[in-house]
Amino acid sequence: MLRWTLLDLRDRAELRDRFVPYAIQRLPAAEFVYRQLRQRIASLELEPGTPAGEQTLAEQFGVSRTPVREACARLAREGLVDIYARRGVIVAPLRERAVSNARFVREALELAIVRGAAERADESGLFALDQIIDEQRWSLKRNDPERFFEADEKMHRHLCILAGREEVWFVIVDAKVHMDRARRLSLREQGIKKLLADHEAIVDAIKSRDADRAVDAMRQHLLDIDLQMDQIKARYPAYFEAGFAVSRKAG
Amino acid sequence: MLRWTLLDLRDRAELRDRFVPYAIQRLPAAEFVYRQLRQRIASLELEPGTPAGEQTLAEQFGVSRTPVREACARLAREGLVDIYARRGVIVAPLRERAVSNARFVREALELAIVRGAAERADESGLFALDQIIDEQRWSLKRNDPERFFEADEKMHRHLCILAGREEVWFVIVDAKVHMDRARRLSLREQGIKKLLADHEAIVDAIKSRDADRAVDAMRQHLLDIDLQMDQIKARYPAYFEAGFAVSRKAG
DNA sequence: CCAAAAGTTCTTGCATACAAGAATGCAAAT
DNA sequence: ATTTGCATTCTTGTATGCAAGAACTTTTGG
Repeated sequence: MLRWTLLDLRDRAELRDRFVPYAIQRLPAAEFVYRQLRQRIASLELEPGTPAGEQTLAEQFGVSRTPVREACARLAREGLVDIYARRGVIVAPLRERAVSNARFVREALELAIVRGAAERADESGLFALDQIIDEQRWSLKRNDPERFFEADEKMHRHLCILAGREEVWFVIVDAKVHMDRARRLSLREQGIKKLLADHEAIVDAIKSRDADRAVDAMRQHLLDIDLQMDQIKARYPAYFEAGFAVSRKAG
Repeated sequence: MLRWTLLDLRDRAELRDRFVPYAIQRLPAAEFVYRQLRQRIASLELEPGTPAGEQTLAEQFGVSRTPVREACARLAREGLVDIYARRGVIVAPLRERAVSNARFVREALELAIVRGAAERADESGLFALDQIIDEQRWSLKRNDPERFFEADEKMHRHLCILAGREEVWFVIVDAKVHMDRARRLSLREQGIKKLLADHEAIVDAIKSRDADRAVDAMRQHLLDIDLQMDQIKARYPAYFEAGFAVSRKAG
């Protein structure tokens, strides 16, 4: 019997923990750099407007420019960084249009997903869903937003699994990033209590096998970010398009 | 006034015609190679199982391995090629699961799009839609499937524009590829007459501002490929997963 | 004759080197 | 003083060279 090793980057990397030096786990350098940058951008650890040339990044990560370049090209295609001639790679500002499009895509996909989940979920899957909600309650109690965000991701991903469409999660993730940054800002204002309540409503509907109610709850949940946008934009104008001054040597 | 040139690969490349030597238009080599390969794979010009190493491709395109590598990495992430150790880049077989997922994603997105189009389209947009349908009728009369496929893309893209969600088209495109190959095979069996009729039904509903009917028509249209899958798979088993023999020197 | 192990080779993954292009700053002219 | 042209320099885009790993082949031992 002949067999070959399939080098599918996504699956391979998906199995590994984050934040582990790639040399140990043999996570390809390009993938590692991509994930690091993406995570830092999504979490606003790297603020919009932050400049970073490929050479600089390569030195920071201790790799050559080749994998860095690959990572930056991906991020540029996703709209997370802008690449300007002679200025290098710059963390993209929040764009209202991109956030809105992301919400549109997520809504279309996740409404279909949540319907599928309500109709098809099995008992063990529902149990796991409860565990995830518990984790979120715990995060709220401990006031640990990062942990909450992780559990949030876990929940939405689990819904895909329940609907029998696990792979669709990757499409949602691609769209999600642009919303995530806005969400971090929103969080600073309204806290996570509302989000947890939304989640509980969704899960409750799914457990009742009430697909229509689950869909409504999900729609409500995703709509929230749109309602908050004006407030966020007014409060953090510097994070938005053209809101930050272009650094220029005084002359 | 300070201005910089934004090197957004997607937008930049989107503006340019295909099949023009990149050296003339300055389309980056990596992007050019990616588009060429993607187009050839989607159209089944490159059949599943076709082997192609990075070095070989580099020589064929007359560029170095670096841009080829970038293109192959993208294609691998999209599931259009598999990369095996010591065997190189191989055009991926059709995977029933991938086709099904693509249909799921497209359905979710395009139902939302077509609803938006029916609700929001302006008169000039509807006129353009009619023109596209005419082009499809013409392609049917001339029995020109390639031209029909182009007009098909144009129509679905135009629906995104009518709905005020042009950028969502790129998400649909990413999902679409996996369906396209199956569709080519389906086309060999049933021709394009049915597809045109579907399109006419969709457009008619939109022009009548009947969102619900437009959604139903679109759902019917996208469902078609799922119904055809069994037939296609039975007729072209060699194109599907594990259906093609792994080439091996006789020994 | 079969099985296992070691050597061979081919392919990808990364590092380094080179080339081209665009914004910047300065200078000069109007 | 403002504008225009040119030289500079910093950045990305591509090419090439090197190393590691896995499948294939051969050899060796039973």
